[in-house]
Amino acid sequence: MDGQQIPQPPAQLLPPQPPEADPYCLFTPSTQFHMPTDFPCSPSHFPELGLICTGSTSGLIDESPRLEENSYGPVGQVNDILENNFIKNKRSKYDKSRKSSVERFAFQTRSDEDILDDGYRWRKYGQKSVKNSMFPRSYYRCTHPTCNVKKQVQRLSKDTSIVVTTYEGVHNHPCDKIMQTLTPLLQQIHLLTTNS
DNA sequence: CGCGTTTGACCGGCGC
DNA sequence: GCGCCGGTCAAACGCG
Repeated sequence: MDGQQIPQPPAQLLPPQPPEADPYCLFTPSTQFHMPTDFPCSPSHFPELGLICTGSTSGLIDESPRLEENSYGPVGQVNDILENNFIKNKRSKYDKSRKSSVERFAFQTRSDEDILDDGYRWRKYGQKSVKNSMFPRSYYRCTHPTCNVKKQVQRLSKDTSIVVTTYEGVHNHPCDKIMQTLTPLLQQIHLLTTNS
């Protein structure tokens, strides 16, 4: 690995710390780190980012058995928290989104930065102020030509230090940042193998 | 000039 | 049917 640097965390991100107990917060210590480790844009691929509170419910928003245990879909739960529907104890209006076959999951991070570097390149295509939220919701699309993964980013009103990121879809290409690191290495390997 | 952001307009779904 | 709301579009703009 001479001369090759693994991506380092942005200096402004806070060091890991335990999530606060919150009856309306999805991300209790017991649910931490339940996100799918194979999810291509999961922050578990970037532990060096120093994300905290990265625990998340996760999975397909369709009829997966795990979600049947809960009448609220994971992304719906996050949206309900964002819109205070959870506190009103009413059935989530996002339940119907479970019909969608698009894989989605959400997680929250404690950070001063709204945009966390997850290794992929994103283009912002919209920003909306949303009901019951002090902060606007931003909409991003992956810039890769054949990839239509989207993400939404919104800061929590009830804890302004927390940013909620919702991913929709699965990347069909390698992570840009990883490829930046790997490509020179692969070229070196190619040279070595062709010269020997 | 290419790429990304901003922002108002537009559209569709949903509740009343 | 109407209004509200979230999501997307696209033109204008900024920046390197």
